Amino acid sequence: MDETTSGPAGGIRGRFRAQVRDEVKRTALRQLAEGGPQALSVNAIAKELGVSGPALYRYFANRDELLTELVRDAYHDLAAALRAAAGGDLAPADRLRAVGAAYRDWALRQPHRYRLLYTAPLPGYDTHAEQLVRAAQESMDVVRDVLGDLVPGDDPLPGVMLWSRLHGLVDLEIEGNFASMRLDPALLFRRELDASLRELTDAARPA
Amino acid sequence: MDETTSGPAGGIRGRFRAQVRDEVKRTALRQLAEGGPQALSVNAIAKELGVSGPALYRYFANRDELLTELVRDAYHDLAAALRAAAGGDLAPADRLRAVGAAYRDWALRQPHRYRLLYTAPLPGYDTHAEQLVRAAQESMDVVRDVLGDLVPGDDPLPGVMLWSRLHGLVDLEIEGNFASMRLDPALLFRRELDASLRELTDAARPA
DNA sequence: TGTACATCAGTGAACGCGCGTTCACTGATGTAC
DNA sequence: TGTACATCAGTGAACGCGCGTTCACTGATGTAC
Repeated sequence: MDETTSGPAGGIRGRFRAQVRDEVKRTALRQLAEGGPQALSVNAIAKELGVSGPALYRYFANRDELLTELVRDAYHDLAAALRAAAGGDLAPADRLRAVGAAYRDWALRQPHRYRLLYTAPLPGYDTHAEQLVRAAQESMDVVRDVLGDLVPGDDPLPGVMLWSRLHGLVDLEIEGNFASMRLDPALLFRRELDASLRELTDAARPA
Repeated sequence: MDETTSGPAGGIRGRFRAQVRDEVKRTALRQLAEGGPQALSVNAIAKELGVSGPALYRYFANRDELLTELVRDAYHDLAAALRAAAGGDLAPADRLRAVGAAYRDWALRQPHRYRLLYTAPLPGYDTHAEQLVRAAQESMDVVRDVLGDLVPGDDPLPGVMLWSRLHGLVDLEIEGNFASMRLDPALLFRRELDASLRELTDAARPA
């Protein structure tokens, strides 16, 4: 059907295709990391790969398809990081702390990817296509699961509110707002996690 | 000294200059509102004003200066909105609620300006120049003052954490993340304000 | 094992567009005598 | 009140750049007989 995206899946050529696609994505990410949010340029990527611009159209239908893949990959990667952090043999509260820390670490290590998830990268690009919303849900599910051990019932709101708090802190930290105010982001993050945990456990057993 | 920015302050020509500068800024904001974050284009603004591109260089030294003015204006405008909300004759808790609501309202009414404040608008543009940090502090001061009536001491952290929580919610709402998850942003915001208030007053008088 | 063929990666030229910014210049307009 | 002059708004051409994308084409490479 779609010759640019599928092509021969197996075989020598198929493996080659997959390899090049990967290389393109890695280069794109590096350029995003260095050049800011709107540094995603087909031609610039091709240049760095030592190849003419149009060559990349063998591997991606257009720029938006490449961007969508980057976003989807980032969502999956974040979810995997959170799952890994939640996987240890920990008490529920500590597990939540671990997930929170993993969330922040992931974002700090690659702010350009975090921005890819939560900030509209290009004019006219739809960050909320179904497949992306589904990918985003993955991370929320991890948070929901961990919270399930702390709070009875299945109210989705505590999970969303915790997520929103983490996002607020991480976003402000990434954009340098705490630095310009001479505040310690790590301290803020720790305090916020403590406060949220206290709030959740207090609500769980109303004295 | 700087001919493009100052020029004759008073007199007929001075007034004319100020008027045009204002018109340019209004047009820039409208285009930002319609065209997304990176729709700030000197040429596009000139076109809409029925004037050639270079004409605008009589009024702004370059694009970055225009952008800086927009950011500074936005900071001041937000701070004014918060001050207005805090000005009424209210109990401290209600005053904080009013300020929180004003913060959200301001952002929802003009998301493009909110993004101007908290999201790097252009590659290479420094959002944390001294004058902008100072302008940003204005809003923080309002929050700090209102919190001063609720919490004893002058720990800056409660203010920052509250701000971060509001920002998290507002940012996610603006970018459409709650909509795509079918969540009610207003409800989330109310709950978060309530939770924060409870936390603050509990900390104030430790049982 | 060798040959013919279909497939596919990559090229270079081109299109049309928009960008920020400079420059030399024209014409109007406020101002000083 | 009238005239000369300095000031300044705005123009159009130009520079150099980068962008996404198309198109016709070349050459290599895997594959089928």
